Amino acid sequence: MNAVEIEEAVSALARQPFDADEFPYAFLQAFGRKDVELKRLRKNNTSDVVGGVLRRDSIHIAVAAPGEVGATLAALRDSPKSAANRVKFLIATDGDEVQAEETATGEFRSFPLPELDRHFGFFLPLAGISAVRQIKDNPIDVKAVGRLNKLYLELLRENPDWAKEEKRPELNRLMARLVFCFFAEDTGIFIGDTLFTASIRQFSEDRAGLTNTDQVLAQLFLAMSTPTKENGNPTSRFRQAAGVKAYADVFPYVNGGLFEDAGAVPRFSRAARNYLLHAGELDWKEINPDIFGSMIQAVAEDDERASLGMHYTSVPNILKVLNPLFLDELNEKLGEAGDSVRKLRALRRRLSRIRVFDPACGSGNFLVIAYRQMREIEHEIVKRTGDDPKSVIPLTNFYGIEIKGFAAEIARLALLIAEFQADSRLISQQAARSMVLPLHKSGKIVEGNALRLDWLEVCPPAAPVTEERDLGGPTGQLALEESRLSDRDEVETYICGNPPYIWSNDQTAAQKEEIEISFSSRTKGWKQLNYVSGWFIKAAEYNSAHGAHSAFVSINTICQGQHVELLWPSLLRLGVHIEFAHTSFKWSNLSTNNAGVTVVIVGLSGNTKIRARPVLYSECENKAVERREAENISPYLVPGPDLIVRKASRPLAAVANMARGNMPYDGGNLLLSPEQVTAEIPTDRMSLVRRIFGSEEFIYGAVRYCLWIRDDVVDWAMETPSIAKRIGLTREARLRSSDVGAQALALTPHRFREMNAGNRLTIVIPAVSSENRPYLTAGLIGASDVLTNRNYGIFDGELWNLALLSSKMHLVWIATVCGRLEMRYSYTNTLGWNTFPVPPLTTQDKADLTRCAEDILLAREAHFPATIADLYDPEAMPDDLRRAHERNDETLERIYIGRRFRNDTERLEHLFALYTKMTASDAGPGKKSLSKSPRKRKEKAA
DNA sequence: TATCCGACACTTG
DNA sequence: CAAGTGTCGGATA
Repeated sequence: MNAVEIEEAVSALARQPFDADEFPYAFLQAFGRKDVELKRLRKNNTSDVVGGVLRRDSIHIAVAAPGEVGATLAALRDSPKSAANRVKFLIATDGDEVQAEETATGEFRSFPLPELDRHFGFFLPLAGISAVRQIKDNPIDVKAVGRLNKLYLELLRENPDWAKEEKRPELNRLMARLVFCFFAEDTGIFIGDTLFTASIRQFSEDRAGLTNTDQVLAQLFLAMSTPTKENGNPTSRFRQAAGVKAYADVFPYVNGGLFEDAGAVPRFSRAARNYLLHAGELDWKEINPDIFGSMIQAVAEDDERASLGMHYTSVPNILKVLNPLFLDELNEKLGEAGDSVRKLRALRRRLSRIRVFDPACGSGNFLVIAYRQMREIEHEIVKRTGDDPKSVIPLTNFYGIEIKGFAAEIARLALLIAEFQADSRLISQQAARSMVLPLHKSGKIVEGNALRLDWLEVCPPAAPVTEERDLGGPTGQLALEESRLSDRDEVETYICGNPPYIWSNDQTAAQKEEIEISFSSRTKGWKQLNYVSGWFIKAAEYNSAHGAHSAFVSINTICQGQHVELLWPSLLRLGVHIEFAHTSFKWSNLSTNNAGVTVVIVGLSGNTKIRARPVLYSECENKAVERREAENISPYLVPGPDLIVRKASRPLAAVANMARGNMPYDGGNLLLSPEQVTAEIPTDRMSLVRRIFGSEEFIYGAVRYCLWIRDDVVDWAMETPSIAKRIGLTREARLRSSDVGAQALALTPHRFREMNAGNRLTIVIPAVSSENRPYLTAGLIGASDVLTNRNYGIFDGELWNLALLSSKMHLVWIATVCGRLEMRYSYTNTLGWNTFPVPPLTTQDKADLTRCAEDILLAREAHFPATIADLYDPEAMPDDLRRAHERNDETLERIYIGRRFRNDTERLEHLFALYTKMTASDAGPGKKSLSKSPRKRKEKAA
């Protein structure tokens, strides 16, 4: 269930007559609990409070005797079961009053039961939806979206032709107009606080199958788009000429794009009329343009409607982008200005020349928040100077590109609402009302594809500040200073946003083409770039040519692994550099059970440096944000030079070769469980079966087998029907695949895609493994065991290689240069092992390291049958194993620098320096590309 | 031939 | 049901 559906269910519950026995279950049902679950709960209710119902991890709710609500809540709070079951909410009610408490925060609410719907936001975590403050306090946005959603769907049902592409813009425009009208009547923009809704109620007919609501709306819109006077004509005549009826004539002239032309209105069924009136009954004054906007935009998208606004990005997350990008600096300047009227006015002028441009703006979240924050700063200036409070920050300084028409429409509207709300809060209601009509220009939101549009056309560089408003206002002094300085002042542009992330395999042909246009002349590997890269390169171009600054939220892989090599040289070549960054953190939206995605924030400068020192933000364990200044931030988002580690097909250092395990590509037919082995494989064919290790088998000790059939024994294998059957099924599975490579593999259905295996011993390292373990967990498998593609292997290599893999040095390197799956380490041979800088090792070094590796293995052995996961549990790593690793690190680090490194920063610094040295001696002078240079390995048999 | 990736995708307390 | 942590297949070089 989404928030809108829950709101409806809760509202219905609040209106129902109170049923003491049923209420707890009805309450849970309203928050999306399924019938089966409720049935189970009725049977096994573990509550120890009279009239109580307890659901683990969620709620302890009890119906109280009349007047005993407070006492019952106390009983719930005191119940040991509440804590033991980690309940999130305590609720008590007697049918008249409700008292509720959120256990984590201690937040308490008390209200009459019929008002339950006003507080439903408070309980949203029960449904797995993490509500933001505004929704908790006043769920107006959810209610409004719910009602408009109903209306939208009903209009589409009644007017199927409006669902067509060419009609959608008109429907979108209509919805935006309605929202504005609701807002206008509740904020006094229209005289009379129900003027709009009341007019529709009064002048449209309410008869089944026949309403003239569309005509009435058309009349009202006609009035709003027709001036009340022009060229001195008396009001009534000009509107009369347009055919405005008397009942519509009381509406003011609104226009401003939103009402530019009268526009068509679809037919309203009786239900649609009711939904319209129902929506009008809400108090739209309190609407949050950012929250409302991002929720409402889902109604126009067929595939997103089910989630209705669960993608709302909270203000703190948006500020993680906007604050370091420019707001922090403005606030700093505000502090420095103190009471100096001259400085304050200069800062205010600067505010009027700041442009914010979001080339993936959606419903305008980033723009709305930026606008609001800038108005706050301006307000503070006005308070100190006593100047005209009328804002000099024009909405026309806010630029956006949005591909979805409805969202673009909502973005323009959201900015208008944000402006009105800022005016009424920071100046006065009256001033806000007097300034708002006719609507002036809103943000310049262009509907289109950001990667196809020319950003210079959307947001032209150094555009003269053109305003409908006089910047200085009527107060003379400011206006005077204004004109004196204006031609010297420069326009500042800040590009921001959260563009879409799509990895190369999921891009459409059109999207691929867009990446091609931007990158094919810059990078060979453009086909592998994430779609978000397009925004980075366009921003970098804009920044570099026009001195703008940009900051985007992005999937974190943009700063990891192969992407660094694919993307960053193109960016750095444009002369931009990282001005600030936020290292990986989980991006959260309203739905908590949707794990979301791990992101970074990257702020790029223009080709000139304004910040003395770049700033690196990172989230600590307690969610607090740590701020570090650095000389430079590298594309890996670590302090350090702009060094890029390139894929290498062979090791740079004199270490063993590493290859990937074997991909089954079998539809599950070459793999066998132990039971299948006993059931299907005759004893005389057991030589065809080997134990196979994926990451999970290696880390958790699971047992899996496979058919491992070399070409020379195929015929012998095929003699066994059960084996022949499996090979046949593998062949079919491969033929079914759309992949050409897989089709080719169908010719050798007895084989894995690769057949890499060791003869004596195989050193294993899992491809993906948890970031919580203190070391990478490399190890050994038996001589006849094989690997899946989820492991890398060093086949028949020397044991000291295992010592390298098990070291802190290697972990630090992998953590920095390899890719990640969310936060997991994603190990690869080309990026992690082959590039790992190791100094030349003497025979003695190798002997010492071999000993260290053996000690680690022995320490593990001592805890048999503990799995790798048990042994490397960060909480419970055995001391002897920890000591063996310590000795290994000690030995290796002495080889590097003759002592232990002080910390990981020093380790990384040294590794990067060594990498630079090793690659420099390898490539010829002037040659920068190292990835392909075949490096001769000198395995000295010293 | 050999990958590196996932607005992920599963299992599990 | 959210925390924990690695499957699997393939388009691409």
